[in-house]
Amino acid sequence: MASERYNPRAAEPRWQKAWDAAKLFEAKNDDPRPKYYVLEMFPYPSGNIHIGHTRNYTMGDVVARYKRAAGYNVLHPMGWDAFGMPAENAAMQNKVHPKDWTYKNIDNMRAQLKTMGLSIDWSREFATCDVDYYHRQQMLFLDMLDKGLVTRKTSKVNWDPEDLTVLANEQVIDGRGWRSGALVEQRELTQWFFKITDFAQDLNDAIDTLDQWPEKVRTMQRNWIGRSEGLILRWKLDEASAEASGVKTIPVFTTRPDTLFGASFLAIAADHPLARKAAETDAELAAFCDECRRMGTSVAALETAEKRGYRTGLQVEHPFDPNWTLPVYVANFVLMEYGTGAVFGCPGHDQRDLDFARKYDLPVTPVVLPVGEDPMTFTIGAEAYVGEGTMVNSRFLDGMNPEAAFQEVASRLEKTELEGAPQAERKINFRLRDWGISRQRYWGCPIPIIHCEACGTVPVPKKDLPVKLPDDVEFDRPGNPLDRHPTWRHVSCPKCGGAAHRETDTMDTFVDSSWYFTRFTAPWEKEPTDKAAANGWLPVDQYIGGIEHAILHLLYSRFFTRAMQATGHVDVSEPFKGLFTQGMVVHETYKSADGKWLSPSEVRLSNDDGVRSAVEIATGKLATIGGLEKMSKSKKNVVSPEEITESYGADTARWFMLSDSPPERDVEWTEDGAAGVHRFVQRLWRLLSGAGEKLVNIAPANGQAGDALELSRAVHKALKAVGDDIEKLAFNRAVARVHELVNAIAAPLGRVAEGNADADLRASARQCVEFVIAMVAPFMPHLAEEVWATLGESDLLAARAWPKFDPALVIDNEIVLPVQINGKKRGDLTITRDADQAAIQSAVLSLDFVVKALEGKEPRKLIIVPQRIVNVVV
RNA sequence: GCGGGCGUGGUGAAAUGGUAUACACACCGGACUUAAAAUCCGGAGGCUUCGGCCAUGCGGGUUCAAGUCCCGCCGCCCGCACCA
Repeated sequence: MASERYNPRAAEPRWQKAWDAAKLFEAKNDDPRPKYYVLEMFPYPSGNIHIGHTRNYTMGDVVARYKRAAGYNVLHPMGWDAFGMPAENAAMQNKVHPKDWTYKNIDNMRAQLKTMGLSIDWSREFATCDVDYYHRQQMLFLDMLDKGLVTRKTSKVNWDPEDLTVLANEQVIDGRGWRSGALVEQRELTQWFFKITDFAQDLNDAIDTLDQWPEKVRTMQRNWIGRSEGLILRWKLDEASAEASGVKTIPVFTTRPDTLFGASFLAIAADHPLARKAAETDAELAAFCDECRRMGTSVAALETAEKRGYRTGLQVEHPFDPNWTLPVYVANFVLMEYGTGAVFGCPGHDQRDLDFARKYDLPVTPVVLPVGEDPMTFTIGAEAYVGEGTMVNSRFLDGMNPEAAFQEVASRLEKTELEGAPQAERKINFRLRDWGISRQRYWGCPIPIIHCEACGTVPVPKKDLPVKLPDDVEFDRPGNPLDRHPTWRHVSCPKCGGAAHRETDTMDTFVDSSWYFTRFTAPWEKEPTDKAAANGWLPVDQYIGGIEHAILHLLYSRFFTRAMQATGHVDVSEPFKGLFTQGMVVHETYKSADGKWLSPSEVRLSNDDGVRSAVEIATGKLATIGGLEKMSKSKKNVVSPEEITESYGADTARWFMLSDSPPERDVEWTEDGAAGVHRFVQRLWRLLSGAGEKLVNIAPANGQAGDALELSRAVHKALKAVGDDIEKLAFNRAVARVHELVNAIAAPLGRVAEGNADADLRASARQCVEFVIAMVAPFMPHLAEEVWATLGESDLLAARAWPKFDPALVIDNEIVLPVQINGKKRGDLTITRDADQAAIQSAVLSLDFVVKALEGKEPRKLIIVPQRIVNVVV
């Protein structure tokens, strides 16, 4: 009897098994149908799938199932971003080997994912910590080294002087090491880099071609690459300064040479060679520079710090006036990594320079006059003027616009000689820096290099790959266990055979995630790629992941694909054709009385007259309720989707994740919705299976008249709308459409279930049930299969094609036009779809409320927007 | 600090510049029941002198028409190169 409740616990594993047995989701590289590659950002195996994963993978799965039904050869793989710090932290805390911890987590999470009924090709699964994978990554590294895309240079790291180890930015809290509490210092280390800047121009230009990416991500990438056109301008030190410092000029990069006459100081980075030199003889300056270095390496920390400077005593001459000298400061907001590590300050037209000038009482001269201001009275107050205008106080530039002034300054100084070189040259500068990939950690891909005293850095020959991580390591102390391993690092030089040692740095985990999507196209291949397979599948047609990856992961992947192209591993340069950035799943955070993060399962919430409070269950002490934040392991505000799946089943969890909130927006996970969604699942089951039982062996057909016709109209319209919504990834709207449809078909399907339906209605009902399960199948694949079986069918719905709607049934002959008077809706006009302007006009003007509003006068204006709206202006 | 985004009922939200609040959650009422659950049906932005008026974070502007476009604020969130 159809009124039985649907039992997902029994049905879901049954269908999952049936799909597996039919190998429905295993993609064949030689399938002749058009390809569609849908991919969700692979997870870090933290231990449990959380609700954010559920949402991400369900979105991808809806697309995968829909595209499969639409006739594509779909690749929808899954893997594990398995290297990284948490495994080492776990090793230190729980005395468990990173490898064991990671693979155990993977097993757990794979099992959790499988209960969700995702249409994933599990035959291609791998983890980035699999030797097979990082072996090929080492091959790629060597090829890129060969191509000149890898370099070695120094860069700064956060150094914990107590634990004697390098810290990640996240391990630096308020300038102190998270374990030791010691003040963090900057240290220079020689590290390996990928030369992403070689591709800066192309990475920037090609953003224009990514028309299926969100505009905001494209903007963020452009800003990150930060292409700017400016001048390298060399400032002459005055004689005393030149003698003191041993150099004659300071090169400065500027994008605003037009404001040169508003300059009032030069500022250099604490790590600028000149600052270092000056600090040798100036203890106070040395102390200031040290202090700057103690801010760690994070740009955010640097820039939020109060702007401070130290006057060096050095002076430079203005390029256009040898008698005009400007002081040179060392300033904490100037970065050695950007431009030349030195800037000239123009306080009138740059807010940071203005703050600095006010603090150190430096002159503020406006040189760009806003339109409508009087040059005699215009002054700069608390805010710098950064807009357009006319040059003033600028001698030969006066009266020009800033652009012309830029060109004038550039062309004059290009021709001026200073110390045997042009005083200025035009330069295109990028904010983008080379990608430092060295990590002083164990749990990462070893960099396949050997250091030999005689031969220098020697690549490990490919035949000797993989350089495997040793398993016998200790985590009883901070620092890199590879460094102190008794034997692993000692090898003989591949070139001269002499004693040498391995590189003990491992690669940034962003390297692992920069080509996994390419590896999925042929994960069994001995070479990094099967070029034909990679070319066939790439680019990924739809990539789905968190907005938090908008810049780094996506930019590194774009670079890496180019680098793989340059080394002959693939022929595409852009890895992701379509990108969708889902919102994050947020949840309240909780902290115990002694300030530790607590997970939702560790607290008991109560609500007294609207005042919410939380109690830590273990201690009975009051806990603090914090804001909604991105679910993260470190804040422990992570909710397991298992509880939904266990009690309600995967279909409920899947439907819940995609209903209500638009996919690109953050969603707060609440218990409330799950029960409601489950009721809907049961309702749908009752409705469809109840009618379905009576529809076995009925041939589906469009309804011809009356209720049957109305039913077909509703269903065909919904089918079209749901298909369109899925194409646009507007899952929440698709869900709302299905709700609407179910409300509309409940009555007629009820009559079918009761046996009170004529042949016309039965045929249209059969079609209706088939369409509805096709529509919901991408979201609730198990329930859809169950209903399909109820219809007496024995094949798998997941292998069937998306139905076709009948265009004649989705167009109405009569339309309802809203009628506004002065922009406010006052009524409707029902009229035939093809009515012309004149017919609409006369119909509108004879409407009661229009006649009343006009009071016998002519309308001032009548606006008719075809198929949309009518506005009568009185 | 810099870059990017978001803000609509009690809640999640819908709306190619064109009917603001679809759809759902929670809530309230009714039916069924000895009762409850489940189910089914119905109600609902606020104010109102019942004519209407006011509402999309706040303040201006463009337009016949603004949640949507422009300008200026406020609040929250994301990223900032060693978290992944």
